[in-house]
Amino acid sequence: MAEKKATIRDVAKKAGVSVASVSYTLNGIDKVSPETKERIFRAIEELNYKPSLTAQCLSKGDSKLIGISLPITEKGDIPGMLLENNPFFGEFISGVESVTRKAGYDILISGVETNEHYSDWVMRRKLDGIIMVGAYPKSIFEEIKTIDVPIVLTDTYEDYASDFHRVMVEDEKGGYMAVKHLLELGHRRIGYVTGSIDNSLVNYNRYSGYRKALLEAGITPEREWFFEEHVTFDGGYAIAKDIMEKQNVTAVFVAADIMAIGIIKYFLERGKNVPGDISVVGFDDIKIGQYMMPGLTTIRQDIIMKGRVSAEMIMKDIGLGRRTNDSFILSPSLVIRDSTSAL
Amino acid sequence: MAEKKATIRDVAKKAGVSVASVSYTLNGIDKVSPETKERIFRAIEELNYKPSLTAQCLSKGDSKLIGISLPITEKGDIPGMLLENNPFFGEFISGVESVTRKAGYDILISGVETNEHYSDWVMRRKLDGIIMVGAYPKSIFEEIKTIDVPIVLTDTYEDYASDFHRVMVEDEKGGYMAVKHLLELGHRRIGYVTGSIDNSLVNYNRYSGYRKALLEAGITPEREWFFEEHVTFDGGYAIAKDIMEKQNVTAVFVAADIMAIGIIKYFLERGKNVPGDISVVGFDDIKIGQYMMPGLTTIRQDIIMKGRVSAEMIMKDIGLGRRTNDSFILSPSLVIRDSTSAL
DNA sequence: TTGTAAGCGTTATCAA
DNA sequence: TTGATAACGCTTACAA
Repeated sequence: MAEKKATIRDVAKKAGVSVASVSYTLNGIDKVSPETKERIFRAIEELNYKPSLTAQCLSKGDSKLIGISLPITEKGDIPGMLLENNPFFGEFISGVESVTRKAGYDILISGVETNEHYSDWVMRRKLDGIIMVGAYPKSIFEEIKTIDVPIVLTDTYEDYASDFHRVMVEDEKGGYMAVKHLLELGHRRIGYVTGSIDNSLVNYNRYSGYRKALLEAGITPEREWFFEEHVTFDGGYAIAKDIMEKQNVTAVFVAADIMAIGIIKYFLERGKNVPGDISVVGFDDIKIGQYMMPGLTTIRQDIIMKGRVSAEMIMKDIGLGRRTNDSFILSPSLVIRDSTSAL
Repeated sequence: MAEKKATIRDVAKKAGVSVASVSYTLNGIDKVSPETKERIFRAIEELNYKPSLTAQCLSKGDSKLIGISLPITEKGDIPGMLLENNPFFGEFISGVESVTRKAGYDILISGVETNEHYSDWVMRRKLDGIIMVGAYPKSIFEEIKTIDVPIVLTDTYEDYASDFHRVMVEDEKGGYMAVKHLLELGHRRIGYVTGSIDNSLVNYNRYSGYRKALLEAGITPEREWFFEEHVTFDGGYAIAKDIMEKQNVTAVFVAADIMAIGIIKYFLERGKNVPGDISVVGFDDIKIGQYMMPGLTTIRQDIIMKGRVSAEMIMKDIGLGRRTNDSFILSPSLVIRDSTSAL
């Protein structure tokens, strides 16, 4: 059935005009007379002609493709697994997509395995823009910087990030708000649960906010109040055992909702009560935080917005034809649901 | 900084050979002498040359791109929203990705807005394969069939689907197992909660299983036991009001986990107990079913596997250079957690 | 207003 | 074993 796909030349021939005229009409370049246009449109119709994006891209030197790269933290992680393990990424992508699709761009998702591999991918696909979520080794940016393509970094505090667009949330403030809330409820021994704090300034800044709030209240955070694990449900679930056994905190601020949910599950499963036995504040406000019982009290960042803004920055650069570097800082907000209560 | 990207011609010149030789060596076509190869590799290294995928695709007539299309059920839905609203899709994509990436393919996600728009997209991007999730209007397949590209349909019972690869789960059996479980727990008035049953044979088949189990137990399903709503958390949450008010079922089988979670939330929020006041069985076994309390009893389908198999079918056809049509039917299994109990 | 033809960066055919 | 060169399907000077 597969009748050979019609090309621009077929259209030109059928309409009895040159390929240039066809190209012009298709691209809205006003050089073609109405009658010719008419004929061309008819030919296009009859042949069911669709311009080849591949050819257009080769000719124009772009790709109509935006890459989103997710941080591959563990050896052996694949981007799909992140998508699977933390709803944060799906929501972010959703935000990006809502603006790129309108502009006629498709989205490609990738992890960063090795620097080599990544910049290869970007160059070979001739991506029109890339959005990087999370932190990466510095060397990757050296590599990337040499490629002439718009770049947005989200949640990247490292100083070299100032060469690129950045979108982030006030993490320190978020941490501060979370702990302030707990403090107001009368908690004093408050834990901090996080992913690696060494590799992530995001986690570190949330920690700073935590620490600041505590110090302001005249409390010195103790070493045993600090818990570090993978940023997954399972990570939270695992560390909850420690928390429960040590029994030295009455509340925890958790750097990611998905971990917070793991912690709550562990406590609930063992007959404990949340917030009765422990108050939990998360960070992110991923959707499922509202799905569960108790509803998760959390520091909300507008994830969808983060995606949208990132995409818009890329679109702006594409329009301009050069890289710029704006910053967009979102404000976090405290969403009080049911996982926290007075001591 | 952006030094002009090196092309195959630059490499050829630098190595003092023809472009053909470069292409041959790169593609492992054994026509080139070791010494020439040596020189070519050195030149590639020095110029940091990366072949352009766009050019390769134009020349070879493919794209190294696999499209995944999600069902746009509501007017105004965008694929991103689906990703956001039902984790099922994210998990499925994760499965697909794990096999395609190894084969050097990237994934493009799309919705199907209009038939026109969709086939345009497929043709213009020259996708090497497409995986369609869920049900679509018949006309789309007429359209798609004329494009010469491998296609996998997941969860499509419609008879025209037999022209394509299919992967599905035994939905009727799943429904049967769910209700059987409830019956064994002593429930008799058992509801069925579902998305549209008219547009989805999946939902219909799950209903058949429901009905069959009931009839076998000598029970005739009543009209008021049937609840239809959007397949989202909010849909479940909304319909739960009806269920609670009517009070004529002691248990429900819900055609999708995400809805089941909405129902449970509604009950719990109003001081009811699950499974005490109502037993709930879902379908899918999305991850978050285990995150919540009570853990969701559900009919498990291996979503990741579904994605993997779909991808493998596409890869097979690509290898063969033609469309074939296999079927892969997964078996569902009952996962008993804590949302069901004896009456 | 229309047409010709030279790219864009590969692959692959055909000679040499 | 190598090298020209014509595709692939489009855009866009440049000419007419």
